[in-house]
Parts: sequence; C-alpha cells; structure tokens
Amino acid sequence: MPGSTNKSIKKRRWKRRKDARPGEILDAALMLFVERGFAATKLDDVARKAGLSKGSVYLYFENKETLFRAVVREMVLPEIKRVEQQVDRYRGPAQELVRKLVYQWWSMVGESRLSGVPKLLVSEASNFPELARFFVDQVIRRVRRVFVRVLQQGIDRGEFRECDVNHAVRVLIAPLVFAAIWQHSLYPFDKDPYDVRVFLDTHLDTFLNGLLNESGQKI
Amino acid sequence: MPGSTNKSIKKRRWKRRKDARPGEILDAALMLFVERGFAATKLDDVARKAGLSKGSVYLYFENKETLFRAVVREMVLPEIKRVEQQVDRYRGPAQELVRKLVYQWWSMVGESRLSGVPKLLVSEASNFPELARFFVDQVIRRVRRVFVRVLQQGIDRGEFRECDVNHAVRVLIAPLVFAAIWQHSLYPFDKDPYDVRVFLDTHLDTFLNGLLNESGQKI
DNA sequence: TCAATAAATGACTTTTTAGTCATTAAATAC
DNA sequence: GTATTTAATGACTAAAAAGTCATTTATTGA
Repeated sequence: MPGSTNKSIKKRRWKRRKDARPGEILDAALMLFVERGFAATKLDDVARKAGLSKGSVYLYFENKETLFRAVVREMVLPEIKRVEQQVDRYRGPAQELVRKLVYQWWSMVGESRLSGVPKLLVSEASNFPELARFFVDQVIRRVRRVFVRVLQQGIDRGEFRECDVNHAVRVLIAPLVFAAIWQHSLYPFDKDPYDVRVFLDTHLDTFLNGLLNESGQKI
Repeated sequence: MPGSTNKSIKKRRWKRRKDARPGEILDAALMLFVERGFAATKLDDVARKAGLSKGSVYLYFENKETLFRAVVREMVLPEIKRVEQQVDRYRGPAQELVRKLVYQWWSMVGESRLSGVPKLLVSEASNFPELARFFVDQVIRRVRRVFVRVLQQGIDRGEFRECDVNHAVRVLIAPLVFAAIWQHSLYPFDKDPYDVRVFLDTHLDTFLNGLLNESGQKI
C-alpha cells in the first residue's frame, strides 16, 4: 500500500477557523461568566471550553474585560430586538396579549442560553456600571415599555381597572426576571419541586384576575 | 498645668479590641461581598473598611472562604429567627396577615443591611454550593412555610379561592426577593422612578384581589 | 510541490492578591 | 515603674491567574 494510508493517521493538531472562533468564545464565556461570575472565571477555562488555547483568545479579544463586555452586548442586543419585533406583531384582547407575551418571553429568553444574563448583570452591576446602565436602558426599560403599552390598552378598553401602570408593570415583570435568575442560582439547591410554567400560570392568574374591573370578563 | 495635658497629645497607633473585631470584620465583609462578589473583594479592602490591617483579619478568621461562610451563617441566622418569631405572633384575617407580613419583611429584611444577602447568595451559589443549600433550607424554605400556612388558613376560612398554594406562595414571595436583589444591583442604574413601598402595595393589591373568592373561579 | 501567510499554540513574564510571621506596642499584672 | 502578655502591624513570600510572544503548523496560492 502507498503512503496515502499513512497520511490518514497523522491527525491535525488544530484547525484554522478564524470566522467561527469569536462566536464559540462568546458562547463559552457566557456560560462560565453566568455560572461563576466575572472574577472567578479563568480565561484558561473559557479557552478550553471553546476548544482552543488561552493565547488564541487574545487574538480575538483585547483582554478579559473586553470579552465580558462583548458577551453582554453582542449576545443580548440581537435577541432583544427579535423579542421586540415578535411582540409588536401581536394584536387582541389585552388579557390574552399579556399571557402570550409572558409565555413567549419565557420560551424565548427564559429557556434559551440568554436566561443567564439577568443573573450575570445583577451580580456584576457594581463592577461594570456602564454595562449595568446599558442593560437597564436597552433591555429592561424597553421590555417595560412594551408591557406598559399593553396594560394601558387594557385599561382604555375597560378590561382592567384603573391603576398605577408603572408599578403594575414592575409587578408583572418581577416574577419573570426572578424565575430566570432563580434557575441559574438557587434552583438547583431547592428540594421543593417547582415548575416554572405552573409558576407563571399562577402569577398570570392572580395578576390578571387582580386587575380585572368588577364587570371584567374573563377569557 | 501638669504634664497630663501633654500626654493626651501622643496618639495611639491602634487599640486592642479583641471582642469588637469579629463583628466589625463581618460587617465590612458583608458590605463588600454584597457589592463586589466574593472573588472581586480584596481582603485588604475588608480590613481597611473594618479599621484594621489585613494581617489582623487572619487572627480572627482562618482564611477568606471561612470569612465568607461566617458572613452568611452568622449574620443571617439570628435575623431569620427574629423574623420567624415576630411572624408567629400575628393573628387575624389572612388577607390582613399577608399584608402585615410583607410590610414587616420589608422593614426587617429589605431595609436592613441583610437585604444584600439574597443578591450575594444568588451570585455565589454555584461557587459555594453548601452555602446555597444552607440558605435555601434555613431561610427560603422557612419563609415559604410561614406564608403557606397563612394562605392555607385563608382558603380554609373561605377568604381565598382554592389554588395551588405552593406555587401561589412563590408568586407572593418572588417580588419581595426580587426587590431586595434589585436594590443592590440594577436599581442605582435605573432612570425610571420607583418606590418599593408602592411596588409592594401594587403587588399586594393585585395578588390579594386575584385570590379573593368573590372574584370568580380560576381560569 | 513548495513558499508564503497567518491561525494557533504553550511556555514564559508580569501582575495581583492571598496568606505568613518577625516585630511593635497597647494593655495588664506585679 | 517595670515586666509580661498578646493584639496588631506591615513587609514579606507564595500562589494563581492575566497577559505576551517566539515558535509551530494548517492553509493558500503560485
């Protein structure tokens, strides 16, 4: 047999994949930053998880802080835009809209790898103030704005009773964010069973029922 | 005048205060750990904040991890016991009891230095699994138990409609914990005004109204 | 097939911070 | 007042992880 058979034995030590690297590094970094926090995450571990060496990470990101900022900015923004667009499409009774938005939010954000971002930002807010500002402005407040519109619509249409919409929205959103944070922190240590879907259902039931005006019709 | 007046001029370089040190170190450590997280907190900073030198911290705590565990265990347990006792004293209609418990929880936990602990544990759960387990068992689940009792009482007395009490309790508590976490993380970066008291009021209004029997059956 | 190019490496240096300990001096006892 | 004890210090060492770069080798293209 010619040498060609031997050639298949020698295995490449690595591949050159300039285009794929940044995304893979961001993915690995997101997972580890969410799990351990910024300071406790070793770049060596990020590199290993992304399937390359630490030195190579520095080919794509200036330093650890830059990588961290990139994780938040580049992973969050595209997703939040998608959510916003989806949300804009919905029409119908406010009550139903709220339900749909909540379920949708959970399946798009809560169950995706993005669900760790709230925990990450809560943890690192004071170490990365400008990122915290970015997140509040570009994510939280935009989500609030969407829900405020829906609630106000419900009130205008007589479905809901008059109330302080700005605070009602926070009450509506808090359990969603909480659920995401919980999943990535203390949930694994909680012995009591708990189903996020049922939790969200229960929240929606009490919240919507609590907002209905007396003549309010249920769906 | 006698020389005694001159004596007051020479100033001591430090005081020996064996008894007061541990508490002061724990206080300083709690504040910094909550603000920055475990890994990003330098023992030098803790020492400075506590008014002594780093070397002295090691006279009272074996190492940084031991200090961290002590912060959580020794600051949380006494407070949680106090809350539990206070809670046990209350009697009255379930609705009113829930309101009182929530307000009380906020003024005892939410507004005290203890309010940072939920954020701290959420952030460090996966780095300190046995502390996470401790916190869930000794704090979260005990708080839940108290509220479950109250809600069940309300149902038995016919005030509230039948519902999944275990999930309802989580819905009731989530915004409380969320508020505490929020205060210590993203709140300072949020431009929209927000009053925790009003937030809690709004939550109580919708939640309790949503649970009331007259309002109709669960969807 | 063989240069030329540049992606990738990993051993190395630097920086940072945890942890130590010989020394200092405040408090106490005689 | 002096000796003794020990709380407190801060300069030091050790360990760990960030960041660098000369070298290696996959890939390209002539």
